[in-house]
Amino acid sequence: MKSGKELRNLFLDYFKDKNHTIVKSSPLIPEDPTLLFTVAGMVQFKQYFSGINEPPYKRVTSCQKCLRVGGKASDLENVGKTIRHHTFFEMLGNFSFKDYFKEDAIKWAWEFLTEIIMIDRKKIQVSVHKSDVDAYNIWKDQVGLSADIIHRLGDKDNFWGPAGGQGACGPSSEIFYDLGPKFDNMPGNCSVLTGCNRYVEVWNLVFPEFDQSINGRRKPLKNSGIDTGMGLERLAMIVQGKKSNYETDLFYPIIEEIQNITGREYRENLIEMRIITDHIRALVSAISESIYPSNDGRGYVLRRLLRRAVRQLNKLGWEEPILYKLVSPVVDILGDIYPEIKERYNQTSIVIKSEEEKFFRSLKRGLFYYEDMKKSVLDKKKKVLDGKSLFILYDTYGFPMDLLKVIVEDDGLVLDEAGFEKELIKAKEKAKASSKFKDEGKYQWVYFKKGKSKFTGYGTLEGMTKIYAYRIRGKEIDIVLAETPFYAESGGQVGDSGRISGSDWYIDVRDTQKSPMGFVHIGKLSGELKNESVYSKVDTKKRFDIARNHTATHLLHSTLRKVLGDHINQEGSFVSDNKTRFDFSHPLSLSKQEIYEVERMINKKILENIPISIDELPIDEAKKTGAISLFGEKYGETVRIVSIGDFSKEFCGGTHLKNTGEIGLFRIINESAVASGIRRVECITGFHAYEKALKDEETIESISDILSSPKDKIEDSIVKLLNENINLKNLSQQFEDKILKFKLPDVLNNKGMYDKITIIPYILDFGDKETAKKLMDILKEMFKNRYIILIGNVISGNPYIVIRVSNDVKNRINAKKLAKYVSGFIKGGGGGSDEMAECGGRYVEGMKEAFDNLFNYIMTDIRHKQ
RNA sequence: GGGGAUAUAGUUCAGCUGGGAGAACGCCUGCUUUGCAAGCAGGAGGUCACCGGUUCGAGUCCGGUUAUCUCCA
Repeated sequence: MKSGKELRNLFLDYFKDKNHTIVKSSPLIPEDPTLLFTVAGMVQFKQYFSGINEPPYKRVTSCQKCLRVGGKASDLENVGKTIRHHTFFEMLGNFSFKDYFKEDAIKWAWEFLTEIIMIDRKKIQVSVHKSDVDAYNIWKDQVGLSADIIHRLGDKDNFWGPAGGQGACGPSSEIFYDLGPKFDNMPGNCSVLTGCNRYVEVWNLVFPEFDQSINGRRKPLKNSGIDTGMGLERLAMIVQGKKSNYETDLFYPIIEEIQNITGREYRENLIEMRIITDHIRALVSAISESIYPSNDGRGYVLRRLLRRAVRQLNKLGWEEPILYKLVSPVVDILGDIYPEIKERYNQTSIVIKSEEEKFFRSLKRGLFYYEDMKKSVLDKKKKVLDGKSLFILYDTYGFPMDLLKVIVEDDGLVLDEAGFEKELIKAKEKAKASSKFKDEGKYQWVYFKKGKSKFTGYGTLEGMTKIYAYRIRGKEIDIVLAETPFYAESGGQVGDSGRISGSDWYIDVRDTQKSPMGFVHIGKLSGELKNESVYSKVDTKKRFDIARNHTATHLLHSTLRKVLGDHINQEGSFVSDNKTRFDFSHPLSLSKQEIYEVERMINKKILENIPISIDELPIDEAKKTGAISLFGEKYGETVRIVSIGDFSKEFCGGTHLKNTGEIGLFRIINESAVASGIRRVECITGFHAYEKALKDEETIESISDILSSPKDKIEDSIVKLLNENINLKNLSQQFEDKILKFKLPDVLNNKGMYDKITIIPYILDFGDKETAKKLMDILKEMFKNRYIILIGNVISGNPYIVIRVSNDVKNRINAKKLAKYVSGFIKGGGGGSDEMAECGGRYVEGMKEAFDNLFNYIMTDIRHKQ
């Protein structure tokens, strides 16, 4: 029986024999901005079909990692329910650019299936597009299939693409395999035409002929050719004679591990285990490419996958992180062909485990809020948890509805599911209404000449050239030149700025980005653009600041490896003119000592003024030098190796200095965590580092001035000052207490009585609000009940009065009411509770006036006992 | 890209319609007991994320910024 691994190799070798070049799988994140993930083998070749770039080969074959989740091409909802849908799968394909066409594609597909892997030809049926006479005839006349198994279908079934809504598309021909009657899930109506389970679509041969623009219009494709895709998992199911993809050797080891860990049986928990198995493959593949779970974009898709998987484990009785234990079998299955999966094994496990922990935390929090809701429902003697509350739990706290349902029903309550749905739909519509996905494609390019621009900026920073194309995008302009010294953002290095000038117009370029057409300069146009020779010049100060940071980043990478160990892997970097950010895998935060050590070593290398050499080598040779390369970066046939003496050697397309001495000074300004197991350091160099040192110096200078203490003594001075401050505070408290005690007779002298209620108005002449409150507390303790106390004070020039009425008086006249009354005199406002109130205003003299009138007011306004 | 939520002591969180910044755990000191997550007493610890506004007065209300959580594209 052929293993998945063997099938991959047989396929690639077969097409290699047919003069195809084997191309490595491209990363799951495509260069194409219209796609969330790589969803098919042809994604990395799209540019060759549309003719934006010349294909380096006429025919290629690949085994491509694909992820179909989130976005338009999502199979997520089907996973687990069917025997053959996955979020992550591998697609085998052969491709032709302006080379062979339908005839060879069909004949080879047939030959591969029936003669190489020996599938029973009687079980094969095919479909073609109803307009595609050529394909029909090839199947019928050249392959020799009988007409009743060549189905002619419409656009829905046999027209493919374009991936991402624009680009190459065309009619297709699909090859189906008959699994036999026991897979029949549509008795009496089972055929290829009805989409019956029994006939599994194995291989789709696409004949790209059209180029579709974003508005749906189709032009003939510049480079028509062949684009085929066959799911490796489905092929394995057929060849290995299994009942589902999940029972092939591409999945089953994972299921076995789930059985081991959970002690549950696969056959009793089919759906749950299938979902877990599918999702863990997707998670491991994506995380190995440094796509981490997060709360938006691609990361969010991963988070959702992980949570779904954990939910299934939950159903199997697990309430602690165990998903990460399934990384190991995935590595066994996929690690050989995708080496990054093997290399990142540990890191992937750490990421999954910590993400699982996060989810459990989130669940706990959700439960906490649910308990509140439950209580309020029960308090009202009701049984229904309303839709709005449910939606809050789901939308705001991320609590999974299916789980909530179980819990709620256990508590004997009922869920208002219809209400929940209503809220959900409302929210979706709201999101859709304000989504602005339509902008792309709105602005049309104007072409002067077609072609891909050439980068000249390693050696030169200015030059004369021609314009290829431009487009006006609102207030900004995008422009592509024949040659450009501007570096476009890539490898973490930001794009160059500068100016492109014509005879009587110019563009201030603020950024440069890569695109399939070449480097796009983004900026503001002054004057009117003409089709003429232009002079382009890079902002050299910015360029050199960037180079300082980029070269420093390479020093940093090597130094981290030397100081912390070889496990350091670059997880991402950002190099701009004013700082550089470097993310790397490391389990712990860096200690102060480690940071100093790194900083010192780098500055030492700067002072050694090491020359930087750059070599261009063919990729195979470059690999032998042992230089560090990054996964996910696409390296061409030749690569640049940037070496700093023998201290650092990296694949890098960025711009660098000539000698390390030009960095000047290197400082680490921040160290933090990005995700668990991943640290980030931020650094500055050159003048930025100098200016920071200067600023720090000025701060210290100024502190030293303020303290009138020499710089080397300021710590002592501050500690002394703080201690003194504490002592003074205590002392002042003591004095306050003493003075208040001393004043007490005077205060009591002011008191009056009405209906056996002691009324004490008093205006303090020192202290603050707290002092007034303190005096009030003393009096309160003294009288216990039957009192009305008003203490006034002047707080930074404004009157303030605190009022307290004893519990047994507050029903007759309350503090709030008194506050309202006195605040009228002081031109302010006031309020509080019945027992205690405060007020403030702007007219200090008003306090005395208020207190003078107080007795009369109380006598008339107090409610008398009946 | 849009919606919702959160930000208060070392940690987890209270703080109602604006009016004295709190609890639990942890930490420190002392005592008691030497019994496994011990008891008692006392204490330290806060720029209530940041900026602005309303107000006599803002942790609380309004606007903005940042960070985190979450749902949807």
